[in-house]
Amino acid sequence: MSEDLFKRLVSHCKEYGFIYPSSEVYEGLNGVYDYGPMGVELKNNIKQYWWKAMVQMHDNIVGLDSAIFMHPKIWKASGHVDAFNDPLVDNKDSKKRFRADVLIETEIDKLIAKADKEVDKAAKRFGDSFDEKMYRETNPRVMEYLQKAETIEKRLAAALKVGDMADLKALIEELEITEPDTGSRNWTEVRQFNLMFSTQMSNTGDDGKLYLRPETAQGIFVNFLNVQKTTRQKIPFGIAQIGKAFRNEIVARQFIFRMREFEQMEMQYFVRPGTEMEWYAYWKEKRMAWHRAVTPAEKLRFKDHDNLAHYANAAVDVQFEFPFGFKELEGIHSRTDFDLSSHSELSGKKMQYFDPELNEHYTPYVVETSVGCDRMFLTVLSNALIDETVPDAKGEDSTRTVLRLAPALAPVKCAVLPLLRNNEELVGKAREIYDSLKHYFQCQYDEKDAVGRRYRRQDAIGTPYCVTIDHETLENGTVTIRERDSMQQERVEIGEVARIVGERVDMRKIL
RNA sequence: GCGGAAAUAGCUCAGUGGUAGAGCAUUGGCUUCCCAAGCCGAGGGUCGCGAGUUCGAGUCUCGUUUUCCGCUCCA
Repeated sequence: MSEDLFKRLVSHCKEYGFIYPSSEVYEGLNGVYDYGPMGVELKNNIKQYWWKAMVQMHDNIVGLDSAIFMHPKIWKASGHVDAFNDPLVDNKDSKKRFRADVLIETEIDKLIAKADKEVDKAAKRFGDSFDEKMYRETNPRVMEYLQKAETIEKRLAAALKVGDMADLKALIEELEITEPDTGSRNWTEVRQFNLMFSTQMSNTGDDGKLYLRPETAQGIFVNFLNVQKTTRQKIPFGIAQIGKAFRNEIVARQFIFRMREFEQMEMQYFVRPGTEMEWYAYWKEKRMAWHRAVTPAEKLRFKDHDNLAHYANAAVDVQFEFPFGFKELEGIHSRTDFDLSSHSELSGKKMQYFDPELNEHYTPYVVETSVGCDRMFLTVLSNALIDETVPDAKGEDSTRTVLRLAPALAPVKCAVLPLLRNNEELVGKAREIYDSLKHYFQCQYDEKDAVGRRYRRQDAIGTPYCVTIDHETLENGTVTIRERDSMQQERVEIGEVARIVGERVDMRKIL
């Protein structure tokens, strides 16, 4: 059922102008998508919802739009140059893929475990008189295990440092590493995967190698002092940014869930060291509330990270139940002072804050919230798309496809429909109302086909309100407003429409 | 990247070697009709791309690209 829903969603997106595959006339481009006319409206509304919730609603959070191109040393300092490189190897028999370094490390761990076992056995044998340190340094078998482990470890580190994939393969062969499940030793060559895209700034030769940013966060960190000083912020304060990031994923799949070019909505919150866990808890709650305002609570959950990234001392994902299962939608990370310290070290510039209350300098700790904009888009759409059964004109069952978007997020807020197309008075009045309403919000005018069909068309793109101009309008200056979800109509004065619809589609409803 | 499946009109799909189809959508008109699919017309596809087999390929074979599923990866 979910898989069907997912297929429905993808074709609905294409059919109604939300999302198209990139470069479709050239057979497409793997893992890249374009947002169509409806898609860009919805996406902009999502961004606005986030921006208002973060920047407008917090005195101490300010915005930033840093460049995609950044000094290459930034990615050295952030750890991306080292950590975003994975040596991978496939097992030809089991068809499974492994990280070569992890396989070798597992082998090292086994050797150390063997040594420990020897020590344990000896400890039992000798009882109280056992001198573990002495035993470890003299017992030939223990020494052999440990020495071998150390040799491999050194060779692994050296190979990783210079990117010697052939030696990693050689190690796997020499150690006779087997595939854990099948015992197969039939490995492919080890290949290097760099998750960062690179380009060059100089237009001659290959000097000036640059990376396309794999996350927006670093633009915030390197501007930390600029922003703090020019906006007179006091800790704690935050910097928010929405922007594109690029990752050369090994596999980019599941529609817009994992793309090679994607958009992040990130906020870095700078706090006094030692208070980061309080703020981490604060933002966990705050961000979950933001999601719950537009997404049913039962489809959202927290998932703590089992393995923390190199920069973090606590990390949790907000997961959403996508049609293909619970997956990460937002990450909330306590990043410590890793980034600021690292930039400070590599750049030689102090990146500290003087705290007037404590009367001392320190490098702030950072709590990060990072939502995938495209994932939020997918979340919103998967929640909204519904096929429901409603009575038709004869009172019989018919189905309608409706996007039950939060009105504030809907691409089109209001459609203006003359009841009949071939009545000049109705059409003229409808045009007049449309021309007035379009100053307030995104509107559509439609006169083609029966009005019922036009309602359904608007339902399919999630338009929350349809204003219909009928014969009564010409008599007393009232129109009907038809609500998308209930399909109920109310009759109001023409002059009231902008106010009534405006109030209902206002972002304040979900903030 | 490996394995499996798929690719025909904007969407969903039919078409088993002999002149490319349907429904919906789009568009022009009729219908005066407040919750889609009433009537008459129109437009739109070198069947993902490239080779091969064949008198002849949407259909068979190979390659390739893209998509979905599994493995893997995911800051």
